[in-house]
Amino acid sequence: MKFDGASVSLTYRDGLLVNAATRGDGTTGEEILANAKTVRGIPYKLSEPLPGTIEVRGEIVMLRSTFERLNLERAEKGVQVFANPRNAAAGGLRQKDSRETSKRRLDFFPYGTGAVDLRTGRQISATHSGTLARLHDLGFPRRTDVQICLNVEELIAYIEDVKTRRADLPFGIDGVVVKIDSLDQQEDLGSTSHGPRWATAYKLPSEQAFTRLNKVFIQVGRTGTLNPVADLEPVVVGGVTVSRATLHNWDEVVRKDVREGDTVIVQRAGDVIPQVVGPVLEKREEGFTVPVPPTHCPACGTEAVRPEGSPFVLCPNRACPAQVSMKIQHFVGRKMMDIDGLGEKLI
DNA sequence: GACATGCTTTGCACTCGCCT
DNA sequence: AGGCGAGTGCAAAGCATGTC
Repeated sequence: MKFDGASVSLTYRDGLLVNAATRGDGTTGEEILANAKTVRGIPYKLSEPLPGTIEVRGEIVMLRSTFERLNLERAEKGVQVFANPRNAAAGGLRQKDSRETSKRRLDFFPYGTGAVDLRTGRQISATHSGTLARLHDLGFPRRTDVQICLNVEELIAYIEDVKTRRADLPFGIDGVVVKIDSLDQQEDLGSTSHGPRWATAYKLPSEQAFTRLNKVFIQVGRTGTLNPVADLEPVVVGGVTVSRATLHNWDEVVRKDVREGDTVIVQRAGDVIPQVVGPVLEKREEGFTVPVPPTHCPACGTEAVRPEGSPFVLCPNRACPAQVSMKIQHFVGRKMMDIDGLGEKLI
């Protein structure tokens, strides 16, 4: 099962926990060692002093029962309640004071190993299922939700079973991860830039809600694209309030056939990104406005252009204040602090 | 000191155009 | 056809800063 929580990476050296980090984009993340030590299921010391280093990856989650109990306590204290367990867990990990993290009563479930440099061998097991079993021996929680499927039929049956049990599980999940069990075969298959070829996620259907599309407004991207964004009547979907969703480009607007005033179906793709699925045509009334691509940039007033065959409408003004602002936000926000290059990129 | 506001960090989806 | 990388975007929580 694919837990709905925060991914973390734990590094053990000679059996002792020496580093813990959020996963970030895969290469960077926040260092959270002190907080990780307060999480149930993360042993400070492995049951065997494995020589060398081993990276254990897993998910930190807040159980539904914990989430409900904490929110009751917070409501009684008059403190703002958490929106959902996932964000409560992620926020808990970023606490400056690890005593606050410990109060969140978070749980850790391992899903595999990363970099392994054991002087005794290359990996702790030749299979994924063996790795999880070995991690349990070393002091991590047992993954009782994992199942080995010998063929596609068994896999489909397992997914159907998970679907029926989803609401009764003690933790939130957003799908099922299907992995090749043999680590040798995993290595043979390798990875693409988007992820490994030996694993894929089967996403369970996202929770959907109905709301009104008030307006389609234009947002100026950092490259000058004038993007349509849906301004929605705020609606709670999957524990968060959604009020905006990108419509990507003007071909998408046409494809989805949405109009200002429509009642639309909204979901959170991957339980994260707000997405307009489409309009409820039965509720459409005459006079609802069809969004049209902008003729001028809403930020600087320059005449907009649409390259032949492109779904994007562009503001050609490189000095457009909205573009400059977005560029600065992007480069600073993503920590691309190459100041020399920044000037060039901004021109 | 309390509260409001805005920024930062995080995780992830999706589309498009180019490349192999 | 599928891989790849760039570009774009959203919400929540934490935290820093400003205001009263």
